[in-house]
Amino acid sequence: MNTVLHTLKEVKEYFSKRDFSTCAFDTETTDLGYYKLDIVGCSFSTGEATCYIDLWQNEEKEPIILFLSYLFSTHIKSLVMHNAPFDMKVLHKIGITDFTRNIFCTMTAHHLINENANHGLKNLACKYLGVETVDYGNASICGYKSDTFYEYACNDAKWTWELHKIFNKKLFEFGVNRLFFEVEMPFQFVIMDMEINGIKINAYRLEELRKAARAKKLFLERKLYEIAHLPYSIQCDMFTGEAELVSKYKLSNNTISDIFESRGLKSPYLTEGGKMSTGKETLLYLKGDEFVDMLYKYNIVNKLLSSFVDKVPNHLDADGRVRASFNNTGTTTGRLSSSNPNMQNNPKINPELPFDFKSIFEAPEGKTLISADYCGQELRLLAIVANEDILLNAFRENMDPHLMTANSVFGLGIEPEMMKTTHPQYNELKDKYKHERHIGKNSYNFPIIYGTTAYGISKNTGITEEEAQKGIDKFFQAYPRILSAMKKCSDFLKQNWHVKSLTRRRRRLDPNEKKSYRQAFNFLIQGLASDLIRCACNNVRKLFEEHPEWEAKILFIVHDEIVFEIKEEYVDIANPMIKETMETAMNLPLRMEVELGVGKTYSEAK
DNA sequence: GGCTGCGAGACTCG
DNA sequence: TCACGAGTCTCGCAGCC
Repeated sequence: MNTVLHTLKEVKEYFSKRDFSTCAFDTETTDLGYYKLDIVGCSFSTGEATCYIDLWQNEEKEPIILFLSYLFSTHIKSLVMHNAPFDMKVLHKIGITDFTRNIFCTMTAHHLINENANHGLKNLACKYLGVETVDYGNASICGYKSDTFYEYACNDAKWTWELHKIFNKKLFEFGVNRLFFEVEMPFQFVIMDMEINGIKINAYRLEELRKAARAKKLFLERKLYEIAHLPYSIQCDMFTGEAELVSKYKLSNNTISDIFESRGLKSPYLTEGGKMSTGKETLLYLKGDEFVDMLYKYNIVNKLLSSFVDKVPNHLDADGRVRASFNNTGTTTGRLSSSNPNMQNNPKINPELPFDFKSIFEAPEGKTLISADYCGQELRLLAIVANEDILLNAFRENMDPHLMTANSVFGLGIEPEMMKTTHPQYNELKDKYKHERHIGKNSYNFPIIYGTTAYGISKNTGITEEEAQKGIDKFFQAYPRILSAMKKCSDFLKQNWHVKSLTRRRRRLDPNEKKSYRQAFNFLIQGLASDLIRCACNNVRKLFEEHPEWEAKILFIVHDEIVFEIKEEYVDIANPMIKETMETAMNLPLRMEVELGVGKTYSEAK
């Protein structure tokens, strides 16, 4: 039964008569971002009883929240939520920070049950509960005090409750219960932290960078229009006074194709539509032409401005920090994704145009940033997944895996002992075979994790397909267990229509598609990597709780990297502890080495 | 003529 | 057919008022 509660008296009476020690919980808010959101109301459900507490423009909002705070810290022992980090973030925002760690996120549960499906609450209610398709439209349009809105809010909690009963059974059936309860649920708190924390922006440096990049863009733009004989004028913006190039011609792909043709330039690379490609591949192929070289640089600075520099203000909160969203269920492999803004694709310094975007992220006064990176993470996990002794031992003895691959593929005849990074002649050899090592790394070691073919290697390196195939054969001769692991993975996929990572995470794929076999093997590594970083974050979070004096915060994750902020004076004490915690986050046959960088800005810490 | 939604193509990252 | 996983921007086109 649905009950709507408006006053403190009603709330107190309602909860005194019922047992809500285990319940589903959902919040309604005015906004999604932590800094701007305000609570409108919240609903609780135990299946039998469901209520909505209306807090919108409620005179008793404060005392009701105080009562809820008491309820959360003393009575509620287990909480079920759909997209738990969001509701926990709302609790935090209204000052409720003491609540149970025993949580169940139905969204993440469903992602483990079927990573390919839609995880929206309404969609799941239709699919699993037989609820008829309901369309509340934008319920908030009806007003936060309408019956439609109350019903909508109650249903969210009720459906979440019913779904958790179904999903809980399935998690055990699929054997992912430990992954869910011991890794995924603690990790929800890490996501909550990251979305609350955000990262500080240095507004002055951002503005300097913007000015410099704009000036460079305008300079390159003028040159391009002049070379292509396109008419333009330079005008000043009415409000900012900044100079801009104005022309009825735009440097779109079509225009660029036409300019290429007029200059007699032809690219062998075509788009799917059969047109001449104007992408990086083409520009590198046509390198040497004045227009092409200028365009190459223009594209870099244009991308930097339009996708990054100019977008930062849109995401900047009043306290000078940027808070991104992190999606735990957005990828099929288990990786986390980030948006608004995406903190996982911030540009590195491009040697062609050295703008340092990462320098705009900084630590606040008295604090410093730490970037902790798993070095050679995927290759180490490949060795573990394939149980390839040669590669495992190589890592254990600090050998250079890229030089080893080069040695096998090109038959360099280097003694194993000399490929140890500690050997006195190692650096000399690394330098001597720089080119071969580069190919070993970028054409064999990494591409093989992606399931590349001779055709792929040939296309990327320029060698013939036959040569590439010989290289691949030699690679697999050197690491025979990798080949058998790939075969085992393919056989399993053929029989079961899914594969399982070491953490028992699943990926369902169609064995009738050729691509599936590459995706399956890559998943074993990428999926494991995603759970390793989860475990690392969970353990580091515990470490930070044990040391409140550090005032340490987890800011964001970039797949194999965690970025922290910490009080300056504790960096030396904390660093070895963070390193140890991350390297031993999972019980693996190989230590996952971590490299730490420290700096006032993200750029320095990298 | 102007607005909106969508897909293609391009770029960013691990 | 041919290298895994993401997010976001701009452009051009189709459809609508």
